[in-house]
Formats: sequence, C-alpha cells, structure tokens
Amino acid sequence: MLSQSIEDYLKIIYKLQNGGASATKVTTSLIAERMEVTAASATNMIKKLAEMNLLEYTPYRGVALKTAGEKIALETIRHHRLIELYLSEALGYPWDEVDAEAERLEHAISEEFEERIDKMLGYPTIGAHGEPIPNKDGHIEEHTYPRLADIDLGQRAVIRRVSDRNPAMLRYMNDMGLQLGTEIEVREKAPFRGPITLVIEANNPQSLGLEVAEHIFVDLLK
Amino acid sequence: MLSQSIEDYLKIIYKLQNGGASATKVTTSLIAERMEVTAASATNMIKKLAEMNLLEYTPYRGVALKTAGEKIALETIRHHRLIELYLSEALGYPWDEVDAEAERLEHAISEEFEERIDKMLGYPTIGAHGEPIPNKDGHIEEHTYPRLADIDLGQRAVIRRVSDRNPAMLRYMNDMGLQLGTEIEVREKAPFRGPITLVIEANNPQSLGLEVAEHIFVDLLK
DNA sequence: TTAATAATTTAGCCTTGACTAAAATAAAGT
DNA sequence: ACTTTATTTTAGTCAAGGCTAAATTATTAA
Repeated sequence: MLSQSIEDYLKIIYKLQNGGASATKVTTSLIAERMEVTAASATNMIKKLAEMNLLEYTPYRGVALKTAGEKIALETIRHHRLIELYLSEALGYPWDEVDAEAERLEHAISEEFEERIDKMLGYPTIGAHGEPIPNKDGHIEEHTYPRLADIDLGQRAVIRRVSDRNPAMLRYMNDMGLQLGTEIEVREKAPFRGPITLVIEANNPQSLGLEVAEHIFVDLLK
Repeated sequence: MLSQSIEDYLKIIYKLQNGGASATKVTTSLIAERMEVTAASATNMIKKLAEMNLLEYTPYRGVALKTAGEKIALETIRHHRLIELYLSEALGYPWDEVDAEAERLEHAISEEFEERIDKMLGYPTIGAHGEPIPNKDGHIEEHTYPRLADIDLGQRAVIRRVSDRNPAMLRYMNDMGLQLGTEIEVREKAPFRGPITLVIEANNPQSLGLEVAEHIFVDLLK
C-alpha cells in the first residue's frame, strides 16, 4: 500500500504537469508550495519517488512523471473527484466543502467503495467543479475552456468549470448565482484589470472582479 | 487532531473494558493482541496515553480509561458504527464487509459528514450488527443478550446482535439465513459442545456449530 | 517458600516524513 | 564575464509508532 503522502505528491505533480501552461517545468519549489512543505522536504520525497521509478528526476532541473507514477496519480484523482461528486449529489454538500472532505477520504476508500459510488452516480465523467473524472484505465478527457476573464464584450457563454482551490471564492460564486451550466453574457469590461459586468441568466447585470473571472471557465455560445 | 493509532487504541481498550466479562482487567497483552502489535509497542502507547491523561495506568497491572479517553473512544465507535450502517443501507454493502471499510473511514470523516449520514439514516441507535450506536454526547445504551449457544431446547428467539469480528463467519451466518430480526427455534443440542439444530423462520431444521452459536445474541420469545 | 514460567517493561533500533541551517548550483543583472 | 540573488540539495534532527532482545516483575507449581 502506498502512503497518503506519496499519493498526494503524485497527484500534485500530475496537476502541475498537465494543468497550467503546458511548457512549464515542474520544479521542487512548485511542488513544495502546493504540498505546503519546505523545499528540502520536497527534495527528499522526490528522490524517494525517483527511486521507486514513479518519476524522472534531474537534480536542479525538475521532475516528470513516469507511466507508473501517472497511473497512481490518476487513480488518486479519480477517487478524489468521484468522492466530491458523491458528497455533492448524495449527501447534499455545497461545492466549497467537498474538496476538503474528499482530500482525506480519497486515501481511505477501497476499490469496492469506488465502484459502488461510481455506479450510484451513473458512471459520471464530469466532477463537482466541472473537472474531468479519469476512468478506471486512467484515461482522462482533458478539455481546455477559455477563462471568463478573457472573453469578448457582448459574448454569451455557459459556465463549464471552476477552480476548486479557494473555498471562499466558490462560496462567493455560488452567492452570485454562478454555477456549472449557468448562462452569462459579458456587458462591460473595466480597464486596468477592473471588474467585468455580467448578465447572469437574464437577471440584472452584476459586477464581478477579474480575479474571480480568471477562475471560471466557459463554453462560448453562438 | 488525534492520530489514527491513538483512536484505535482507545476504541479497543473501551471494548475490552465494557465488552466481555465485566471484572476482567484490561492488560497490555490483551490490548496488544487486539491491536495486532507486540506487547512492547502496546506498553509504549499505553504510557503515552497515560501521559495524555486519557487513561490510568498501573505498570504490570493494566489500564482503565479516564473520562477524556472514554469520550474519544465513544466518538470513534460512533463514527465506526454510523459508517457501517451507512455502507450497508445506502451503498448496499454486505454485513461482512462493512467493518473493514469503516475501520479506515472512521478516522477520515469530519463532524459534518457524521451529521449528514446520521440524519440520512434517521438518527439510528442500532448498528449493522445490532450494536448500540453512542449518541453525540457519548451516551450508549449497552444491552446484554443471551447467546444462542446458551438458550434452552425448544426455546424460540429473535436474533438481535452478532459479533462482527469474523467476516467469514458473518458470511456463513448470512448464507444460513441468519440475520438481525430472524426468528429461530432450538430443536436439538448435541452433547460435548456439538452442534445445535435450528428451525430458521419456519424452514427445515438446520445444524449450526456451537462456535457460531456463541457469536449470535438473541431475545427470547414467549 | 522457592523455583519455573508467563507477562510486562526497558533499552535500543528502524522507517516515514517532516524540519532548519549550511552548502551547492543555476539564473539574472550589470 | 563576473557577481549577486534565487533555487535546490545536503546534512543533521525530530516525533510517531512500530520492532527485537534483554531485564524485570507476577503468577503458578512443586
């Protein structure tokens, strides 16, 4: 059995590798920051993971997951996202709370538990914040959506995914009426990284800070 | 936050203290056996728990939980039994599998999770194997039932509780048609710790080993 | 009541995964 | 190209919670 810590490192390395700007190298300090440990601790674990043949490590240069490491990362992510969706659908959790709960549960459930909730949820492919859920073979359908912050004036769009990193921000979005599937239209864009004015589901226009709009991803309409 | 290990020790000490013959002293070796660690490891942990004021420890003589330790034990047991029942009721787990799954989950869930499943289950007081579920204040309704192995010939009875310690035995009981609420009648009792012959829910009589009958607890009828 | 046996504790060691401080390497600026 | 700065690694610690082997204390039997 792999430790919780190992699973978390692999998961975070996977996300760093496949998440942001694709050409970004996955460095020790990035990993350390996301794991909330010191760089020295991260170096230690990286060496261990390299030793276990789960990733490739070039000292001072960064890491890249090998097939075995990626497989474990995807299993962990699958657990996480299935649990999040289950908490949300079956137990009525609000979307800002599912991440923290899933973070602990993902390391504790069995394959049987995974299968049972997967079935109960109807074999979903999209998670509680719009993330793709890897299937059992580790296949994941990565989809790249434009950020709400970047779309043109007058454009209409549907919210397809949100960043799950900041619970307070998720709560705020929810209070604004912004959920997965919500239709919006961009009415104004203030200069100097100022707020965007949105029409949300044909209601009165509301103003939204750019910081938030950068964490919302949409499908363009028309 | 208390470690998983501490919670497990306290839980097991509670069960040893309040489980079997009441006058039995809770010794290091008993604890070590149930925790599946060496006696030396158990001694270490016992000293630590005593240091934390969770139990009273008289070297070479055994331990007794203090109020704080008992409170933690009961919270852990509550988590365990609620999860077991949830797995059984909401996810369709068979009763021989719930213990192993709950064993890991009990340390990973939040108070919020506990409350949500408690509510979903309708604030139950009896668990998946008939065990009492402590309430949030740590109150537990311990009930002592006679063992099926000990009841008289010709007696009718209803199964109220089973030991959850041996999954294979639970599976066997299930295959025999023995569940919580099942009505049985004792038809024969072979001598020299031989098998009992039972009529189960008015079906054809079946023979049941005494070993199994010692792990089934019943309410007498008539 | 003393000797043998069983249970318990002590002492010392191991692994995991953190940490700090110091050393080494890479990147950036002039 | 050389110096300054930032990043990364190395070296040495620490706490948890296991382990074995040896020493101690209780219990049982003679």
